[in-house]
This record gives sequence, C-alpha cells and structure tokens, in this order.
Amino acid sequence: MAGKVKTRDRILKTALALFNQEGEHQVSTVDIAAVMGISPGNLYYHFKGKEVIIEALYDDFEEEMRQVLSAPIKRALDIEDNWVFVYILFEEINDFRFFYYGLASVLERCPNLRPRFARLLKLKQETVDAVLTSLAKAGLVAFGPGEQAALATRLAAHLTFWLQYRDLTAPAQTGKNSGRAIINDGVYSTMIQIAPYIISHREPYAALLAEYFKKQG
Amino acid sequence: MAGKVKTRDRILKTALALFNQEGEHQVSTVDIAAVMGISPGNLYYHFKGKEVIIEALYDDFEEEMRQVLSAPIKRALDIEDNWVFVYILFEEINDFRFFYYGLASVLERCPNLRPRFARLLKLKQETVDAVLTSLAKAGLVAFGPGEQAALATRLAAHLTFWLQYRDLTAPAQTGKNSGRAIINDGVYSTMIQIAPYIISHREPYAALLAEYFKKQG
DNA sequence: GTCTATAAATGGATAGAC
DNA sequence: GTCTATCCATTTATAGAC
Repeated sequence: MAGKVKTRDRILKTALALFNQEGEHQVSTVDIAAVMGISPGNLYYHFKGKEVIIEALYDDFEEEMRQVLSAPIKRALDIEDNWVFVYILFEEINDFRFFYYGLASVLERCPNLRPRFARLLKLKQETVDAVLTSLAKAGLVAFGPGEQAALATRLAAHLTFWLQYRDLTAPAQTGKNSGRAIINDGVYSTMIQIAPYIISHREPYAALLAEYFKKQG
Repeated sequence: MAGKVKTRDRILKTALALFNQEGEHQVSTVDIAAVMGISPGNLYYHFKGKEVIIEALYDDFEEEMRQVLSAPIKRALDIEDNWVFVYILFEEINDFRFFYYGLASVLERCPNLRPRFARLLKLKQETVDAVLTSLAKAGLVAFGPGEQAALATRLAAHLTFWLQYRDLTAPAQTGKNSGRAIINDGVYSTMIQIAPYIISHREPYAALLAEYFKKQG
C-alpha cells in the first residue's frame, strides 16, 4: 500500500539509470520494459514514447537544478561554502549525466528541450556571476574590466561540458565509486580557475586546493 | 577522364556535407545515395557501411588537423600570427563540424575513433602550450605557477566544445555566411582568454580585440 | 561499377483480451 | 493496469542481373 511504488515512477527511475549507464540513444523503450520485467505495452500505457520519458526526467532535473542554483541568491557564500556549492552542482549534473554526455542526441530527439536547456545554462552563468560579485565585494577576488563576465561565462560552459571533456581525456572508469572521482575532478578544475583572481588569503586557498587534490589522488 | 571525380570521393564529399547540415545520425546511407543519384547498392560497393564512411572522413580530418597544428612548431608566432592560426584552426573544425556537434553519437557508433579523438585533443593542448611558452619567452605574457598549463588545457577544451556551446547560446543561424560568424566568435572568445596574462603591448592587443569585435558585430 | 530487388534487424507504436 | 500479439517505419546489408 504505502510502500508500493507506482509503475510510472519505476519507469522513470529505471530509464534514468539505463540512460546514465548506456547513453540515451542506446536504450530503447523495449529495453526499459525488459529490465523492469513489464511489457512494452504497459510502458506505453504510462508514457506515449521515449520523448515523453526524457521530458519527464528533464522536468525533475530542472526543478532540482533550479533549487540548487537558488542557494547563493538566498545568502552570500564564503569560499568554503562555494566549494560545497560547486560540489552539489556537479552531483546534480552527475545524477542526470545522460543529458550532458549525449547532449546533441537528446536535443535532436527532444527539440523542445533545447530552449529550456539554454535557459538553464544562462541561469548557471548568472548565478556564477552573482557569486563572483559577492566574492569581489568581500575583497577576496578582483577582476579587470570584462574579466568577471568572461570568467562567469567560462565556468558555466565548464559545468556543462566537463563530463564530456573528462570522458574524453580520462579512461572510462567503470569502478565502484568512479562517480565520486569524476565529481571531485570537476570541482577541482572549477575552483582552480578562480585562483588567478584571488587577492587576499591566497595561501589558505592554495592550501585548500592542494589538500583537495591530495584527497582525490 | 582527368576531370572525372571518382564515385568514392563523391560519396565522401556528399556524406560530409549532409552530416554537417543535418547531423550524422539523422543521415542514412540511403539518404546519401539518394542525394547523389546513385543506388544504395552502389554505395555499399564502395563502403561497407556508415562507420567506414565516417572513419574515412575522420582520416581526412585528422590529417589536415595535424598539418595545421604543426605550424607553430615549425616557427615561433607573434600575436597576429596566432590570430590567424586560431582562425585556421576553427575553419578546419568547422569544415568537419559534425564530429564536434554530435561527438557522443559519433563515438558511440565508431568506438575506435575515441582514442584517436582523445589523442588529437591532447595534441591541441600541447600545441597551445608550446605557443604560450613562446609568447612567454618573447615577454608578451606571464604566468603564475600552474597557470600556463591550466590555460592550455582550457583553450584545448574550448576549441573542442565551442561549437556545441555556441549552438546552445546563440540561435541556430541558417543564414548564408553564418559559418563565418561562428568562426569569428570562436576566435574572439579564444583570444580574449589570453588577455589577462598579457604584460606588454596590452593596448595594441586590446585595440585588436575591439576592432575584431566591431568587424563581426 | 552500377543497378534492382529484397532480405534482415531494429525500434516505435497500437489493438484488444484479461 | 497489465499482458500478448502484431504492425509499421526505418535503416542496414546482400544477392544477382546488367
């Protein structure tokens, strides 16, 4: 009764897991049904097709992402808070990584997701920009003309393409907690891009970076 | 006789054009044959399948790319030379843009292209690093510890993902010379990332950037 | 080298019984 | 809500005639 999970939700959960594992366009609706042990017809009763499933998953993703991105708006973050913030951001992206690995495929299949994804990218960029502004106001960082906007743009792009980049440069780790390693690398490669602009407490920041780097080694 | 283009080459040329226009996985072998006005059977006589076509195209791309990337090794470049260098790099990428737009799809279909693409990315990064070294030696730029390597890495990634990023942020321009605009934006967004590290001739560089920006407006 | 015809395989989708 | 059975469309791939 109360513990019984609805088939609709099980479909979404299974689809997400399979998409993340194999890539969206390698997984058919029949595959999803087969893994769940239900019939394709049953699956089609709940979702008219694969597009609808993907869009439903995107709804979930966008909602969670917007929530995460609202954190720095609510209150200013110090450097360590930002560390955690970026970590959570990457965790969220990693949870729905099939969007990021197969971006082109997904947007081809679901063209109406394109403007939504673009808007989310813009929101990332604006959020990062706001964070940088608050860091600058706190006197921790300083930017030359245009540098802050450029950095915000770059970091938003970095968030978006990091998984693809990492997949290309590092061997595809199939290990247990390889997800952790990928996230850690992502956080590190993000934070190090801020380093050149730091004007006070440079040493603690460098130490933090070094320690973080050691932990993931 | 001498003017007669071999069918094999026409297939490659047509496939490349279609892939770039519509995206690789939207174009079937039948489509290619139809556009050329030959039969699918004939196409299969020349290429065993789509993979083989894609790999042949990648052979061409890699060869040209390696040639372009060898330029800065042969002789040191000044700032203006580098401008041209980056422009040619983006032109080359744009000529085979279907690899970059649908990277995940392509690598799923042709897994043996993955290590080759990864090696090419590494070569880009090493080349950029060499260019930065020569600029630093000429006293035009200066880097803190680790900054040069980080910048080289970022620029190589930028070259690789620029098309995807631009496609997401800017409306898909179907105009005549939209390719030019995309390339110009790519060059600009690359060169501006070097700006923070310039220590001499800052003004001429800024002027160059501004002028370039005006041209593409 | 090139064609026609057709096979084989897949993935998306629906109808109707239970 | 769920299943079985089936159909349709697309794409890849091959056989054999010209």
